[in-house]
Amino acid sequence: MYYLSRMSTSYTEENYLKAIYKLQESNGETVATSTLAQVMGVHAPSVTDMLKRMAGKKLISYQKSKGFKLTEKGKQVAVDIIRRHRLWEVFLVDKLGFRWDEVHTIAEELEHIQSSPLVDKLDAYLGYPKADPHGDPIPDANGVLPKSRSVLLSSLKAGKAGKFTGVSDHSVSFLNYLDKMGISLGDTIKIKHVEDFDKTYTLELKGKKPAVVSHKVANSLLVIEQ
Amino acid sequence: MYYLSRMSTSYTEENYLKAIYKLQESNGETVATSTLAQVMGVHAPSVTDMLKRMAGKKLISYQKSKGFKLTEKGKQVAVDIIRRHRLWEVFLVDKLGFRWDEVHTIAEELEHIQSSPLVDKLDAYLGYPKADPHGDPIPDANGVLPKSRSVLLSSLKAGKAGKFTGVSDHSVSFLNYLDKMGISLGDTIKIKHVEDFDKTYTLELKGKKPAVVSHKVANSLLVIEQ
DNA sequence: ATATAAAATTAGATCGGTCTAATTTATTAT
DNA sequence: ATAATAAATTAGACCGATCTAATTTTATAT
Repeated sequence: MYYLSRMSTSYTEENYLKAIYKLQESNGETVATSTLAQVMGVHAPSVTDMLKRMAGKKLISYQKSKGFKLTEKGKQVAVDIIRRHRLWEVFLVDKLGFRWDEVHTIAEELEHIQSSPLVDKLDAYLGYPKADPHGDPIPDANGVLPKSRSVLLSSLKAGKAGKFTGVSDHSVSFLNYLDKMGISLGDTIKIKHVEDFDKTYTLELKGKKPAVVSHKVANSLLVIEQ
Repeated sequence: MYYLSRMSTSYTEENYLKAIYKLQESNGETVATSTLAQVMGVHAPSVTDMLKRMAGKKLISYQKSKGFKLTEKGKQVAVDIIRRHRLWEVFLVDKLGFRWDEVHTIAEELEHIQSSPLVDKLDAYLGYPKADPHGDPIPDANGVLPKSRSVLLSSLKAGKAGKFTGVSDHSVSFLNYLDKMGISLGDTIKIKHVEDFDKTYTLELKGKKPAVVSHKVANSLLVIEQ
């Protein structure tokens, strides 16, 4: 009789896994040491060390000087942490009354609490939410992440409209800007005009007066065309 | 212009502080290295090392080979952690539906989440509870711990009655035993008889049939005489 | 009051996670 | 195709938290 070494992941490993997962999602399959070092806020040799440890735990597959990617096991852990992060964000906003720009750092800590029953009960308590307060989809208990049908507002032609379902820029300053402009998740946004000269967008928001925003903003809003 | 070095406490330090606080509460003012080593589940030299670090941060006052105790600052941190621990326990039981015997280990992790607004909002959300699910009092936001008027059931004479307000034994097995016996927080318990021979207690529980329990049990129940 | 036992501390090592400096490997430009 | 540049790794060190083994300090018993 033997154990299939449980060997649970450390706080730090979990943060690496999450970062690698997000990099793989956006920048293609394999990730570079330097990129990861940058997003983790550490120096390259620290990453190399950590990669070796994680490769030993079969969380990533790693070929010296050739980049690396998550194994299935690593992906599972990463998705689970993302699930917890987003569920806690919902809790902080819906139940405790935090604003959507305040919850990220607190959830960064809460996501590491080790207890499956806790996560499952939290999920149920929140009513099995499909998305976090920024519109990011929440993986289900089996690690299945519903794929989003939303696109960047900037990809829509003038005259088209979409329902605002999420942001691609999660910075506090951008979230505050949206609050100030009165643009909220769920709003229907119609593109009245795109200025050819500087790509400025004039938007129509139902029941609000038209807003003029930069291309950068239109490029940070996720919508479902309607 | 200079900073008053913020130097926040580590996860491990917080656990030491909590343990020292509890030892000081029950075993008088100064604590011994060996005692602390035992409750922390580490060996004595580890404690000595940690004491030096914490003394450097002015969290404890420490005289080599003479025992040690918390400074005011150390006491503040300890009480704050106890506050968080107990608030999270209330959340886990009242909101998520955990049983009172399941919440301790999860709260041991949650108590270290660093965010005062989080704790304050949680407190408000829970309705400013005065006690955790085991009847332990919750310090308020200023670190004031309401002193309890409760006594051990075993200190009451036969014929007297008390309201069951807390336990002095927090073990899962004892909590399960109470569940099995149908003894719950808030119950009024009357001592019908104390057997001289073996100190067995016969208890009357309102609306339930009499229960016979050992002295050990009577010595683990906290009541307010009425 | 001194020997013995118990408690506490020091010395030296390990582990995870990080660093800097030096070196090796891979990529790019001419 | 080779030199120059960029990226990655190795080597060696540090810090916090722990360990074991050895030593010192304090308490206890006769």
